[in-house]
Amino acid sequence: MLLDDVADASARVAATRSRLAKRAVLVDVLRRAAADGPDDVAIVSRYLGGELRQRRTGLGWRSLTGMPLPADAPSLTVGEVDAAFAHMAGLSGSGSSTARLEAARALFAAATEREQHLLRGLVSGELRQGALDALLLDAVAEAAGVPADVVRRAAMLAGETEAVAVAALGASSPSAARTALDAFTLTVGRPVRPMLAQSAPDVPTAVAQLAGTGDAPAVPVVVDTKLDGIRIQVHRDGDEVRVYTRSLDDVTARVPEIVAAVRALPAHTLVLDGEALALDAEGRPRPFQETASRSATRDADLAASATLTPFFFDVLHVDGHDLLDAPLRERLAVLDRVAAPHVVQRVVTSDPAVAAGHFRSVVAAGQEGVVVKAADAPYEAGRRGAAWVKVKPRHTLDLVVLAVERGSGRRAGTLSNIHLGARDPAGGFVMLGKTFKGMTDEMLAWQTRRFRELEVADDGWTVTLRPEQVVEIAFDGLQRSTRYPGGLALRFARVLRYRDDKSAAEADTIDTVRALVAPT
DNA sequence: TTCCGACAGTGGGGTCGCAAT
DNA sequence: ATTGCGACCCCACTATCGGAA
Repeated sequence: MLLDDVADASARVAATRSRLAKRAVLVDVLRRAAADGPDDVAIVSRYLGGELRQRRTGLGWRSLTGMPLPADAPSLTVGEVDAAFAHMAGLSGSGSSTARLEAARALFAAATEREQHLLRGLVSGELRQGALDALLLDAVAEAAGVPADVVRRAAMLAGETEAVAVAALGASSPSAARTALDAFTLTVGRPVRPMLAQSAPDVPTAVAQLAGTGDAPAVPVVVDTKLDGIRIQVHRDGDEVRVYTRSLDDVTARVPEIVAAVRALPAHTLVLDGEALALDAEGRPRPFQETASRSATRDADLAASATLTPFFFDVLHVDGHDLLDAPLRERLAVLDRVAAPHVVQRVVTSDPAVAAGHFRSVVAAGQEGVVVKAADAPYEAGRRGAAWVKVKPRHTLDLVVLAVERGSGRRAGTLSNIHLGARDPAGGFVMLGKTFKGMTDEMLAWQTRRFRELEVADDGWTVTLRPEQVVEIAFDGLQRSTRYPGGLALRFARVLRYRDDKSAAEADTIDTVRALVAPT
């Protein structure tokens, strides 16, 4: 199949907002790829889902500036394109950047304008066609003539879409496709997509939001402690242990202490879901930045400077028994039996006051919050279902908008991303970060007008403002920063509302912000 | 007919490793 | 030694479509 066929399909997908129409386009091109064989299905399904097959190519958005002019006529096959990226991904060592850029230039020179557009989207990870993995799975289902939930479940258990698309579209009939898809089962050593949580502002709301608890009053819910670390999925088969991140990256080699901890558990085969984080001598959590540093490094000396401790909150398999479809309360009974020293603290209660009390006590202990879970829910791999709802404390500040950046994509033409400053009692403002979150379209339109009134300079990307507009900001906490002059940055800042009832002179001060930093 | 679940998009700060400067 | 880039940890929130109710 030609890359041009994929580029054409992507453009047509982007051109409509109807998901059904997008799906129809995807179905058509998937069927044509299937006629060209499984290799083309593998590549085309990846590209339609917005990804390259190579996880890391060494190319990014920046590298793609200054590519050659497009070719007049299409000639590239998807197989040639995949081979070109595989070559680039394999380059390493001195001179590799130059060689990689050369290879990219050769590829782009052979690509037409719409093919170049597709390639840029794939390399940058921003295809912006309004369809990614989920819609692609629907299209695979329709193209293969099987129910969408069968394809979805296969993809969740496979931890990826490509192999599922190849299996479904390589089958000679819908019933053969179904058989091929049913062969994707939980396999020890192959990661599944992790179950995700919705969020709620407080514990009572979270309980009310919970699905699967029925409408009877006083149904017990599970209230798990939410730890501020990195998500881990650990597979054990005898002495063989593998550790995967939330995006299913294999990080086994970086976390020997987790491997050792799981090897010591009383089970032969295991699949566990949990969180790993750095603790201090008293067992209190260290700041997330330390956990991130420890888990990202491959340097042995750096790794020795801190230890990650695993805590598990779910078990998907133990000694030949799959537990995905078992209710949470049964999975937890098994978890407590096989992972006792490394289980997340929880309470199970039907009393909202007890649930709220647990939230307060874990936050006081320095933890991130809680996850409220329906006790009868299965493990829904890959879903952000209403069976798990997280609750974290929220802080707010009244800050001043110092500048604003132009938006892109659907925010093109608006002033979007605002720079946030706290008042300095000595004069001026101290920038603490930026945010684009929490804005409605109406707010975007309003602020685009408002900030033009306050404009003092415009470099074509960032508009500098007179510091007059006050905005109420919610955030999760403060972190150390080398980027900002106050040495502090807001974590997960989002706009709650603009405050026209306050002047900049009444905004919160940097001293107030510093007082929020927990003593270490 | 209205409601709501799921999805895609729009970016945020920080960390590391690596190659180029 | 420093800098810039790419990759990947953590992530909140809104708009939209289309099936469910």
